[in-house]
Amino acid sequence: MKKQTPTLRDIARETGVHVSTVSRALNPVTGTSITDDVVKRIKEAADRLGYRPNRLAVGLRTNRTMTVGLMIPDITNTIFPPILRGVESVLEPLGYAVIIVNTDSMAAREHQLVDVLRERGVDGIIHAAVLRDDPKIIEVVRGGTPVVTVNRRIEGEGIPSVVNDDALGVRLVLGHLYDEGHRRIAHVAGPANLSTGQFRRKAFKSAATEMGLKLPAKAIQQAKRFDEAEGRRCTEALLDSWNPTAILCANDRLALGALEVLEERGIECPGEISVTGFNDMPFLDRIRPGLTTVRIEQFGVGQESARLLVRMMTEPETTAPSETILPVRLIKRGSVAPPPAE
Amino acid sequence: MKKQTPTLRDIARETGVHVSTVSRALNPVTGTSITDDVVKRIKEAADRLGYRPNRLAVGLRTNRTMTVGLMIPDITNTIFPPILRGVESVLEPLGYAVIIVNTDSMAAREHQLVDVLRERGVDGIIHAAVLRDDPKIIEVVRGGTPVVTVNRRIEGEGIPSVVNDDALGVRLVLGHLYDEGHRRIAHVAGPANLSTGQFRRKAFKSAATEMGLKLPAKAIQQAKRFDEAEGRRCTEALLDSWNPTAILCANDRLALGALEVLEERGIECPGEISVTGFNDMPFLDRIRPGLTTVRIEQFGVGQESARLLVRMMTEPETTAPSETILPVRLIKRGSVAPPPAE
DNA sequence: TTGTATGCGTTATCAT
DNA sequence: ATGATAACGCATACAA
Repeated sequence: MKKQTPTLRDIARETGVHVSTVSRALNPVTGTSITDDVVKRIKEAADRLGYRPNRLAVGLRTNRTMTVGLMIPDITNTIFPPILRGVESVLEPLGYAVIIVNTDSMAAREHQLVDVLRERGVDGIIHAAVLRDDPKIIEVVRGGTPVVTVNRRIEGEGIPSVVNDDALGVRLVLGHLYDEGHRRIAHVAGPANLSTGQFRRKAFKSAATEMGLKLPAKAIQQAKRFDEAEGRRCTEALLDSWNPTAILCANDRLALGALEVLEERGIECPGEISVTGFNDMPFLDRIRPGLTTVRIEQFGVGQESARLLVRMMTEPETTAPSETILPVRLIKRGSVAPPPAE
Repeated sequence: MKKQTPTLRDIARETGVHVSTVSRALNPVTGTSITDDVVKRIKEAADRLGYRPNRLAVGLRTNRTMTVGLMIPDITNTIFPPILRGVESVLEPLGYAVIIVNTDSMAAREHQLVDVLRERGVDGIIHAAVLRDDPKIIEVVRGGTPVVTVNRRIEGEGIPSVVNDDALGVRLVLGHLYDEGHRRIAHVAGPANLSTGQFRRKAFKSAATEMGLKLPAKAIQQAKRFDEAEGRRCTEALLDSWNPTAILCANDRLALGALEVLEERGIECPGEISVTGFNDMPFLDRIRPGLTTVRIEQFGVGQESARLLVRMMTEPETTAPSETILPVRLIKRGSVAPPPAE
């Protein structure tokens, strides 16, 4: 009942040649040195039997598994599925399979999952959940495994990264708010242990300073996580200690939390306070008010990181670009309007 | 620079015993027949060297890869990420890795991806993208690979499935609409080639008939895909040929398409026409009007299917329940109200 | 309790 | 151009 999957041996028996001949015939590179007729017979037998190479055996022998690991914080966060599709779109046609792991942004889990990937001999890792201080992944890199970080980066280790143009994005929203007349602009910053959080905060400070905005310490509230609850907490702290006319949030989820607080307190958005996000998650156009935000190329980021990794895996001698920056766009929706007259 | 990952041989050399002894010592089952002291020395050496078993080698030898395939239509569809997390939550602690593939609901792609999974020797497959007629997967099952289908099912093949209580869900919304006073209730049905589409349509018809509702042929419009565009198309067809006071959609995305059409045509929802969905995707509570829908246990479905698959993989002799039905709940939001007085 | 030998399916190195 | 053989890392039947 349970039919065994055919192996090279089965084809060899069928065609009356040796296993190694079959192996060569089926490999496009070595197949050239085999008589055309024999190759034809072998290939014919191969698909008659429905032969599929056993990747485990290949991997064990060649030390290449054609598998890559994708580490993300949490696939239920809507910005990651498109990244995965982008990654797959380049990897799958090349014959790579992807093993996905969710770290939940916890260092301990991440370390454990790195080992899971290593046990499986992944040829490379796309890391979209890297922490700013991440000794484990540095160890992996030093061990010779190609790694590229996505969205975030580790400084000073020369690990290639594919990121969005955070600085530009912050400037775009900030400029937009300024143009609308805002002068007291607050920032709900992302977590300090993530490079995106830190980068956007820095970009905010320098751009705001350039524009000549006043920036009291209270103008920047630091979230501990990129989620709605922290967005709420920071917004409440903000409203209780300052009187901004606009809140620039480090990502959309923080902004959603901000909107909730404003609504609860009966503060009109955008009438009294404008709010902006970052990432352009799905559905932001359907909520009310639509959230003005920065669109990042999620699918593109996935593609780029995969292309980069493939290059690192297949041409280890060439040096990969240490930083690939993808463009971003400002998406204007309903959550920004001129500040109320004072 | 590139340090080799340690193998059993390295540990054997370190401890002065034979490889097979190391193998046994590290295996909890066979480890009992090894002197405690030796076991201790071996384990100590193992983690001093940072030993991790090579899963490829293990898999090749034991014919168990501790890998399962998860086939879904598209991870960017928001109902699937929670399912994945549910699956992982049971599989990962047991040492399984998950390979995810997106079929985009295309038969050709699905067939190809099934082969990808087979090449990798997955121990089982969780199939959330199965088509009603799916010879390829039936072949896999006959070949002896454990498969469970999720959300959908194949009839008559005895492939265990984990599904939501579609019939109950339809009854709940339909009953709710009825109670609110609706009598001309239309249905935007899902694709005929998916079991969920067919099931919900059947449930709609029988429940509507029981309630004594009139059901002209035009009351049911059949979508070709579960997406917003098809929701729009069907809703337009509906409005052009009938005058329903409520539209019960086979899933949320169809309902979102319906809402768009109503808004474009200046028809009030829920004032003039009520709309309902199915699945309870994220964000439905933030749009306007909030969509009344049926909540399915996405995470739970993932968990159950994984548990079921584990059982099939590890206890092939026991017969698995052919159908596991998970409960659903009606979620009332703003998109349903009594019909306008006539 | 431990060592020896073999094989999982494949590729690569030697022969022929 | 093809065959024979070893080896990848591990588990296991068999010996001792």
